[in-house]
Amino acid sequence: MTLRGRKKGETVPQGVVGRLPVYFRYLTELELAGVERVSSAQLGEALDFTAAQIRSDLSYFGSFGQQGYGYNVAELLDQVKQILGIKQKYAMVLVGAGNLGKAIGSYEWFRAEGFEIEAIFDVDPHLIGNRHGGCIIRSVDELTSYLKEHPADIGIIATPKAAGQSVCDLLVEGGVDSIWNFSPTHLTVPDHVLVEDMHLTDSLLRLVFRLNERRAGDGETD
Amino acid sequence: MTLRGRKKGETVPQGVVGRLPVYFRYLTELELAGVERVSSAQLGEALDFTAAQIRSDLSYFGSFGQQGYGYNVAELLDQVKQILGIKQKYAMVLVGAGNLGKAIGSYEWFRAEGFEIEAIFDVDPHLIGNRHGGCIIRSVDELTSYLKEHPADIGIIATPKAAGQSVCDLLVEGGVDSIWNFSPTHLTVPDHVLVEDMHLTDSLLRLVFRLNERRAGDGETD
DNA sequence: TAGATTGTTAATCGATTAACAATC
DNA sequence: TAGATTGTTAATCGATTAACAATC
Repeated sequence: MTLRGRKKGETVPQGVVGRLPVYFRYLTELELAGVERVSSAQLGEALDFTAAQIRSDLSYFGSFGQQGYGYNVAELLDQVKQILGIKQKYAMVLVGAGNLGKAIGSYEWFRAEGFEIEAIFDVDPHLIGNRHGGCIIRSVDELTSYLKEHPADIGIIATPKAAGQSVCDLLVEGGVDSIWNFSPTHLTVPDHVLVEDMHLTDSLLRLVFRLNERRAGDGETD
Repeated sequence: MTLRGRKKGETVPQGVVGRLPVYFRYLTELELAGVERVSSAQLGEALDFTAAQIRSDLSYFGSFGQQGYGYNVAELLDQVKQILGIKQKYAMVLVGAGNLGKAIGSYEWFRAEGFEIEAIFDVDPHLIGNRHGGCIIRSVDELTSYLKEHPADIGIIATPKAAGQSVCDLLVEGGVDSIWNFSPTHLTVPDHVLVEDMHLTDSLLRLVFRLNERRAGDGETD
């Protein structure tokens, strides 16, 4: 397996990491639809990437295609799963059982793919003790002691902005070093901790910016 | 106002657009905290960007700082709001009133910032007719006729994967040309339509990939 | 075989950064 | 004034693309 000169310890470029899940999603669709083979040109057409980019991305990890044929869908999907690390299970804890937290907690796809929410925490006494999707909602006060007994791979922060950083600190202190952050605030973490942000507001603002950019451009003659 | 050679009709680089909301969020925090001035170095430190990048980003839109002083927080925030287009109202329709749709529909920040969800649609007869956050949930069958009477700036798709594309088509047909897509599928749209994706699964998979990358790197001596 | 398509190289393109003159 | 910090340029860095030999 050629790794295109990638040395151990070198990280894969952000752009590539960003596109891998897109490939995964689409290959899953193709497999379900019973499609057997696909070319980089077809993938590119369907997903709005260039064929060269897709081949280049995949070649970071190996050679999965065949000249004159393209890629076998099932095989490539399997490889992409392997690359993403979907073939194992991940223990997650969710902090914040508001509307967004509940939506995350009831997303069936996670469980189906091996992402298991093992505990839910909140500060609201009205929520604590309630069941949600097989979990009892616990007090955030128990978070540290819980994590001592049940280490988690991923911590999900679905709290309001104000609580984001302090919850993050608790998670990190409890040994969680991958944070999935829905709280609309920038988290400060030690070097060894990963943060993946899911900022709804930022996303909407990007859309609105481009909307206005387009509207401004419409009237132009230049 | 120098626009750094930016010509009418030219679009702002994705990276810049991606960072503007981050600046907006942090400047809002600073203003609430009563901070009066801030330098690009301080912003960079707080948000994990380089100072040069922040100055470079802002200079796409004008000169908002002062040598030897930095930026006035309130003034810069005002400019960023202007740039993002937050100073006006936007009419939104939400399709999909499941857990995620409900979470989006009850997010208070939207209304506070002028993003008004004016109608909610679903296919589930059990949901249709229910109230949610001031809106009656309507049948998707009424979407087209509704949009004819009440044009919307932004369409939010919070349906399962299978319905994503067809709902998108209905929205586009109804004149909505900015789509905020939570449905885990790649949407195909005409050129004049903007799509901003909010793919939870993609985000989690990116985190997991980097988690594994780190774990693989840990054991290395090289 | 002829046609198709890969994996990879080299060229291009664009984004980030370092540095500094301008100046508050 | 002296110190600080901007806005911008030029240099660097990295990512994308076009092209093509290899080969199924």
